[in-house]
Amino acid sequence: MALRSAAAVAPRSLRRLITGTSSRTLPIISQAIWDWEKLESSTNAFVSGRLFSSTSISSFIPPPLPPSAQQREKPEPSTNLFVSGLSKRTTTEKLNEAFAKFGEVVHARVVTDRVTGYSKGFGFVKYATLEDAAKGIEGMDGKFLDGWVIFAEYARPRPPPEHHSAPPHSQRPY
DNA sequence: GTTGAGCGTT
Repeated sequence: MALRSAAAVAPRSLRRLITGTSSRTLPIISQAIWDWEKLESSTNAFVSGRLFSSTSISSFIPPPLPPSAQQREKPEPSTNLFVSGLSKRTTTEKLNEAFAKFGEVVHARVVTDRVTGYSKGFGFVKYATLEDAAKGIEGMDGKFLDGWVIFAEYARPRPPPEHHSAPPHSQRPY
């Protein structure tokens, strides 16, 4: 569909918006984008043309992103990739196969619901080297897999395993 | 048995 083709070439910040947009809500999004472009052009006129305005443009400019949000946009490089936007029909094998074209995949997994066994629509791909991982992102991020635009980025480090052995302040009876 | 935000069953 045209919407998904647009997603493949859209700036990263817009991709999720586009792929998560049904045709019902598209007019609303289009209106919002049109409004934003209008605002941007008026901002440019204000700056370069030295025009005066009674409205405060600065109130419309988004504040700088907090550190937590920046973390989301620029994850730490890793050999492990988080892949989202997967078709629910995409299997671990297909995932492995697609990413293996760009480097040595040592592990790949589509995450499935434990009880139903169905895909949750995302997965992980682990490459042998950081270089391969970077090539994997370059080669697969924003590309189609089983008809869906997928997103490949560095996976966040997994939470450390819970050691259930010795409590820090364990009291033992004498 | 999906049009969907997300960071995982060893």
